[in-house]
Amino acid sequence: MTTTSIFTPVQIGRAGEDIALQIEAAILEEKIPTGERLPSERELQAQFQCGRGVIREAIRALKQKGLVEIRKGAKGGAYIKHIEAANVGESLALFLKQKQIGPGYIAEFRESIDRVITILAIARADKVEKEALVTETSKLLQMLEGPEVDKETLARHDRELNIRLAKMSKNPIFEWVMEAIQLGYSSQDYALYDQPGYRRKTAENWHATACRIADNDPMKALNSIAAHYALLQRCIDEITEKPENDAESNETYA
Amino acid sequence: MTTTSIFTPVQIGRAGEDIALQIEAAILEEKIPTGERLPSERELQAQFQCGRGVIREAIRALKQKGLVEIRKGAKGGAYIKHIEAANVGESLALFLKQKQIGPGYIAEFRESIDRVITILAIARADKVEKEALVTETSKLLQMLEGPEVDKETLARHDRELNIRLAKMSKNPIFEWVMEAIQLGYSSQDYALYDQPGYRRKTAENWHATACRIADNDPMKALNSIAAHYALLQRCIDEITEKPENDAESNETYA
DNA sequence: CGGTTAGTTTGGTACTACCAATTTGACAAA
DNA sequence: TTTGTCAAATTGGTAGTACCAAACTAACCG
Repeated sequence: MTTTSIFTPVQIGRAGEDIALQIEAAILEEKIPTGERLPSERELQAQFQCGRGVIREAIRALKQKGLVEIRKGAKGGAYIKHIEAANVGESLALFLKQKQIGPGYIAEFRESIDRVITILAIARADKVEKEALVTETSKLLQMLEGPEVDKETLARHDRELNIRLAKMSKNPIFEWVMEAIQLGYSSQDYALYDQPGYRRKTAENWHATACRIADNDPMKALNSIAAHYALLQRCIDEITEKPENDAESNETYA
Repeated sequence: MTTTSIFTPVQIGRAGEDIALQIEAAILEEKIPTGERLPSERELQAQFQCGRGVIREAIRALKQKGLVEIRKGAKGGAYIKHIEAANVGESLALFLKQKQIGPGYIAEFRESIDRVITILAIARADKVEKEALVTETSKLLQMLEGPEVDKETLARHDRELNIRLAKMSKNPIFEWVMEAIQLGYSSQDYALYDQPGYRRKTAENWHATACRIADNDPMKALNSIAAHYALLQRCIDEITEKPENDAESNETYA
């Protein structure tokens, strides 16, 4: 009778969960197209026959999952949006942080991913992309020539190189994994750019890898990658041998 | 003893976000140890000087992130818990689902992960673990002998084998990635168990892989893995009989 | 001693009221 | 007509109250 009744009222416990699941399902089944918005909280409250707080909590859950973006004011509401890698990356970051996963494990994982990505990139990326990668690595080298070398800039450039390479694999999952790792736990990577000796070696290694990718030489490219992570591992070992930091301290909770 | 709270009241907009971040930070810095619980909603309401709804939404966000587990009743509340792979896996599943990632990409990613895991497992797992893996794959074969072959049971067993193998890599990240993939998008794997012809081949392949891992023969183990995914790819191709599977994905993720 | 029951704690829900941000549109001024 | 301004409507954000439901506690009764 009404076109607005794709949702059904709830009567049992955990209404909030149920509502969130219903809306989520509606979004994933594309009953509400991306870019459109959900009914307002007060409308949903009427449709679900529940309090507004429940609706708010449900929408909040969707927001946290990255399914919707919430805007205020007239014409505001919960707009369905594309999920970004950042959302999953954040979850991954939390996971790694709470599990106290050491940098060695991260490096090992990253190396394995990098190796596969490199092989795929050589096989699938076109000449333009490969040459662009070489150009970008050259820029990284040139940055080191300049007098003032900003560590943040170097790290950002390094991240962008990783993402660019991942895109060249033509498999979106690798691209996502790379973005998630970058977002989640790339801090130990910056360590490579802390010490001037490693800094240059790392940049040169990036350039060498890019050139070997452009030359369609997978074996040598893998050698470069291995060298990169050997460098990183050495760096990690040196850092973790340093004295204890102040990580554990005041536990003043009642 | 309401003297020194580790939380500070907020006055600007987005109080809910702010509170959630404060509590999350407190949890991650282990100011509240795992297993303990946050103050009750009403206490937090007093500490933060805000409405209870705000507190509820903040705690709800933490629950969605998997940081806390909420229990009702006296002695209830938000208990800090360990993040499980399921939380991240759910995010990944949403991501894959909304991005419409095809099974071919998933299979490719899984194969690359499987290869690395296998190498690591051969190098790091002890003899007991390897033999247990062989035993489990034998069970899978025996299942096929029986008359009633429940597809769900086979699939579950297959999942457990994957997780077991991932654990043997001794790198928790691979273990997590495997769990996430299993949770997120393992449905096309079941396709292998749909058709009787593939069913037996897959089980035999699992057994062969396990034996070669137990024999510490990485090259042959990798061959088995490759065979497994060749089988899977063939199955996928048969199912999606109209594949114009070239990269139409150039505009889906930007 | 053991089972039952009442009370307390705490999350779950409903409802109301008001604030803040944003869009829309009416209306006045140039 | 065009443009600037302001009021109204829409909608999320917050505060507060009240009550229900679940779960633990402890007193009470057999």
